[in-house]
Amino acid sequence: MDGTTVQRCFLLTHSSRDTVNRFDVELHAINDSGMHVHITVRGFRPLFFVLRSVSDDLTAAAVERKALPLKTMSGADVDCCYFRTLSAMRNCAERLHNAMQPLFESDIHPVDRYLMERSVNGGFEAVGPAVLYGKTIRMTNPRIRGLTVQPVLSVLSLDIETNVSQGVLYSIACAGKRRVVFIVGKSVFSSEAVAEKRVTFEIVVCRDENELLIRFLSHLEEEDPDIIIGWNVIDFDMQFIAQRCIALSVPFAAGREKSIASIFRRKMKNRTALRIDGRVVMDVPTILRTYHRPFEEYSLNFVASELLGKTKDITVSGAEKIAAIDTLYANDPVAFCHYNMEDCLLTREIFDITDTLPNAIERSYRSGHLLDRCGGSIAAFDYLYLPRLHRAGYVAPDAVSFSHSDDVALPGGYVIEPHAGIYDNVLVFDFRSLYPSIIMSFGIDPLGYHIPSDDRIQGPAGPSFSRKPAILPGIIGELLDARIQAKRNNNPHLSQAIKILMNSFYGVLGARTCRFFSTELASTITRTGQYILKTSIDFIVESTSYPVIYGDTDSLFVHLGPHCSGEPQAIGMKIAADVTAYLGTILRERFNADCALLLQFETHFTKFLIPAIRGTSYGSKKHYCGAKPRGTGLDLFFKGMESVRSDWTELAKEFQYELIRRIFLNEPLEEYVRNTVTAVISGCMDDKLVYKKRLRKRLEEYTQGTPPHVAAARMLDNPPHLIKYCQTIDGPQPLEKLTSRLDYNHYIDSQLQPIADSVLELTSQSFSRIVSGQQELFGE
DNA sequence: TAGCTACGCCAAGGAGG
DNA sequence: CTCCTTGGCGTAG
Repeated sequence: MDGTTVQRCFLLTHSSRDTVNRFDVELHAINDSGMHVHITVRGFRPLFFVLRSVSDDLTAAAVERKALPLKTMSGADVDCCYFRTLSAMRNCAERLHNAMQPLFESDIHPVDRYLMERSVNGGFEAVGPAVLYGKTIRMTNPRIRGLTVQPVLSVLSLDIETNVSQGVLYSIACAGKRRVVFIVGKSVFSSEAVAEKRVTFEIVVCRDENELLIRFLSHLEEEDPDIIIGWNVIDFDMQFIAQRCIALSVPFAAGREKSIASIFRRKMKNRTALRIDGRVVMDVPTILRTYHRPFEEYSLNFVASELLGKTKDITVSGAEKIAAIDTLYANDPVAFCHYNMEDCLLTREIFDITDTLPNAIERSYRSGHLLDRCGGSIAAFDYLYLPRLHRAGYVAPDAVSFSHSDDVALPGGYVIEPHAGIYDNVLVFDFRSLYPSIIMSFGIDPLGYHIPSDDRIQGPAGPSFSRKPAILPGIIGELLDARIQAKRNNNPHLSQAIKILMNSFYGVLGARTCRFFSTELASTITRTGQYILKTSIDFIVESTSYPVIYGDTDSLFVHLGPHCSGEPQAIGMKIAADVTAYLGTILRERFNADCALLLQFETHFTKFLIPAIRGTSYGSKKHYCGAKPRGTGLDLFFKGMESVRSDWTELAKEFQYELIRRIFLNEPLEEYVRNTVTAVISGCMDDKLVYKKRLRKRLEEYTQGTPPHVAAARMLDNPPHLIKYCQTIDGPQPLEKLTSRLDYNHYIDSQLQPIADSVLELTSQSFSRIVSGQQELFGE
């Protein structure tokens, strides 16, 4: 290959080594013909400091270069931000430190910054001399530019089964181009048994664990996946494999070019971090938790049944599951292999059906993170903001979280005090990306806040912001445009990625660990939001005479009443347009600001209900139910109420749904309530009486009292993250060790009665009156 | 490999009757 | 025994 070869690449992983005198970076990427590209860059660390802010050209960075004149955001001159030698940098760091000045980019990893600048606009292009090593191109002295390209990535799904008590691997299942189960210590695979089970994968029987690991690793090398996925694949599968590799002195060579995977415990959270050169490891439940709609449980079984309507062969959990696996391994190894492969395939199906990979690629393009990075809002903000700040000639401060005490309260969104009741014809409105559009409209910006200037926007919340240079409003403007474009191009993944990114900006400015944290900036955004919402309410009430019955942060609920004149849809469209226009005028006249706010007409509920706070007649904030007609019945949409809470029993949820459905349709309630009580007492609802609640701390950290789910968890040897328990006459008991009789009175008093009363309150009925006369049923 | 606040409910446990 | 505060969880936005 000659020096003009152009590779279009998508970044997979990078690794870097810092030593005293040298700084090496390796980029692992996939080009658009699916070929693995390995780019090695070696140099002195200061070179990278020069490179980042000034040049797009890696090799050119080594040549003559002039420093940008830089100031800190508060205006102080900074005299040495570029360094030719390491000692010069150290000197400078020390002087800045002593002078209490922030150090230029001191806590941003140079590689991250470099990669960010290249990946914001998608992928990158590597140009330079290249040598082919087998399937790998190694580029030396590459030049790299940003580029938009989306190559095909190969995915391998991985799952292991272990004997937990002995801490050994039973088997490793891999589903990629080939489907293989490596199983140890079993040689009873008669061809009849295999044929009978209609095996659609290969079974490799290994003599011992040692052989199993080696054959698995060589399979991995042969398969050469770009991405490895699994269910808890890092915390469980990879960590376990790593342990066995250490125990048996097998190098854990899972990376490209046989590089050794490194695995370590993360400091703060009790989680495992993993790096495999040239590959990305994506844990499917972690990604679903972070970026998709939430699930009540993150067990493979639960999510598979929700998304795919499928369940695994073994559906029990905890000790029973382990016992079932052990039995299967001992008695029916072919079925055991089936079971293991099924985990791989279900995981892969979930990965595909949720569009996890396209989502991750779009996210990565926009946030500057690698494909497998979840969260990281502060880092993503840095990636977007810092380069622009430097180009403007300014230097950001370090994060100094210790100087911000936790007790300084930041205001949040405004929530209207609602009246409990049942309403006809309610229109729902919300502001499109309220906080981002506030930032844009009022020029809210860390730099614009700090630097002095005469041309400023003074918003309703107090602080003023220089119109230029202002960076954040510009970033949001670009993202809003990109999102509109993405929608036009039918790219929901990109649109979603941009939305998440934009919405994280407010949170970042309010995060004490962020270098741009500022109570003034964060509270300006929320207080302006409150102003916008209240101004809009006043306008609607005055200009339409329809009451605004509820609203939360960026939403408004307008009550038309049973006999509204005109089409609700048309009224909704008009109100949305009128409010948007009105705000445009207000912002221009009062603040001399360009309005980016947009009120959208969201939906029309024919029926709407706001429940009362328990034991009162006040309306409950963040709790409501709206209904739309469907066929002869109604579709109900619950927010915040027990029906949508995972810690209420199925009994309570169904009960609430049915009660409200009947209220909306003017159907009688009494008999249904009485029948439900009777059914509970008769025992035929027992399978709907299970509570589910998560342990959010380690079991021993519950020192202040013992909540029921903790009491239940303490009865188990190895309690799962999600505790399922029932209330019995002997107190809470976990599902796994349910021995006592269920306490039906508890369920009637704590699950049925409160739900019934918060609704019946609205119709002047009460649970106890309806079920009185049934007292004898309540036991002695 | 560190986004935010507002809100409601249950059960436990302490204060006081 | 009742009344009240707090811890814990899940939720809306």
